[in-house]
Amino acid sequence: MGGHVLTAENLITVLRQVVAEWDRAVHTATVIKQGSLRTVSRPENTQPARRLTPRGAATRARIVAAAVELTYVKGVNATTLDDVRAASNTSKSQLYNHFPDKEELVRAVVAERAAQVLERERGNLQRLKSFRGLVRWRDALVQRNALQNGAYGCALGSLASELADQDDQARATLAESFVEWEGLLAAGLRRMRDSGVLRPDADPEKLATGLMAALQGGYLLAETAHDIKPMEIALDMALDHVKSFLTA
Amino acid sequence: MGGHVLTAENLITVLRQVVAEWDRAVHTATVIKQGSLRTVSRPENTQPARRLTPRGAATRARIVAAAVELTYVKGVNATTLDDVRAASNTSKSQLYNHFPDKEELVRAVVAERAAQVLERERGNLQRLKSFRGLVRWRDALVQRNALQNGAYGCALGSLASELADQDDQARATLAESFVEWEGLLAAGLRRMRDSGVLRPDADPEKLATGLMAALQGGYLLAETAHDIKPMEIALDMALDHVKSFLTA
DNA sequence: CGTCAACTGGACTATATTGTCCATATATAC
DNA sequence: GTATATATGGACAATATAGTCCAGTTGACG
Repeated sequence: MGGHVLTAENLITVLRQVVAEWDRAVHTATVIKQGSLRTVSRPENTQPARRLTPRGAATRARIVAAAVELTYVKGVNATTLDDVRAASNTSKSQLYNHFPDKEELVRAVVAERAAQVLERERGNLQRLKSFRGLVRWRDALVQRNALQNGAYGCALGSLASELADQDDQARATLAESFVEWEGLLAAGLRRMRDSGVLRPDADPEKLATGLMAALQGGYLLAETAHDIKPMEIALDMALDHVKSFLTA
Repeated sequence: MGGHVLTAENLITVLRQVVAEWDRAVHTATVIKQGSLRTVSRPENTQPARRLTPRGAATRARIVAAAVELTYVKGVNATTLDDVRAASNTSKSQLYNHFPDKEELVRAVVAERAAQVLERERGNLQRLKSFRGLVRWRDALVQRNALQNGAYGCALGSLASELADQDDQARATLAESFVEWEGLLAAGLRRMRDSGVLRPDADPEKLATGLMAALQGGYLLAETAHDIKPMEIALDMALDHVKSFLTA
């Protein structure tokens, strides 16, 4: 204070001040420029009015597809927007054009994955009406997971585990998806009960929940062990449980 | 190049160069200073030789305990080192004194959580010898999880899901822990089989894996639905499966 | 075919988080 | 009790990542 000796500290401080002042000046200029460019005729409160052209829709789909892929392999938190940008061959501004922030992109990923899984499972389960059919369902899941030796786990379960305590909206969507998935199983089991394959005291909803839990637990153990055997054992347990309700 | 007009860009460039040069100079000075402070008598290749005094051990334990807590509630990726520092009432340098990086801290968390769960389960399972005992085990887990309405999931399962595809060493530790946990169940089931409670054709290992999968799947569904019912249903299915191997 | 809204690219800023450094304090061993 | 290794605190640097901005391009539609 009051010293006139130029020390390194002094100089650095001075330079910082200069730079900061510059910064402020430049910012002010930019702000003014922006303001002057804004057309006055456009009302400020109008919402963006997103009406996608085919090109925009394609870009959006490409972004979501890349994000679905990356988050499945790396996990949601380990996937950066830059990863997504690169993989989808787009740019930062496109991401923010289609999604207000990362959270919304993640929600789109959740919705897309849920749609994919449910469509697949609808195909596998809508004609389920025999125990043999349930075994085929089990085999298809095991085979699919064996391809990657159990890595990455369930497309929905891994999201659920990562997001459940972090984004309540995503959690709710996932919860609904599980309900719907179990519903597909339950419908098949109900058909089996109504046709006399299962005893009348079989509870389709509870059996479906049991199957889903075995599936999810199996996924997790397989992913951790890098071995699908626990998944097979878990599903076989659940199938045995269903079998115990077979007539005759 | 060759121009003598001082523009803002020029000035900024020059300043950046000056600052960079300074930086380099300061760094060199620091390095030299460090070098001169080093006692020559100490061999360079000696490893840090971490031999904790009681005080250090207490601090380390405090750090791990805080990290265990925070990662359980917020997830591993959402827990910052600054969170851990604040919660453990320590400082950055302490963290890095005890752990080379975040990854190692996470591994310590994994080890600690595994130790905690296994100790608890050892207490719950080491005297397991009847179906009643298995029901008590189930009830204890459900009650414990009901306290938080299913939130956060299993202390090990949630870690497994988050780390399995991200840190192979952590994954391996978790896999071993699951094996040990299942081993506790299997040992109890084997006692039941040997004492004639279970039929000779009961496979303790498979039954244990089934129980564990139902437990983990139940945790996940309960966490997602914010409702422990699916966990109860899943465990009851697994218990029914064990029951189907009871004699008489 | 011209106009304009919508889309695109990428440089840039802001911020959060990890990781480094060193002067000081403390405890353990001699 | 002194010496020395170890632990501590907090300021600091480096980096990674989210998010902003705008000039320029494209394509739909009159």
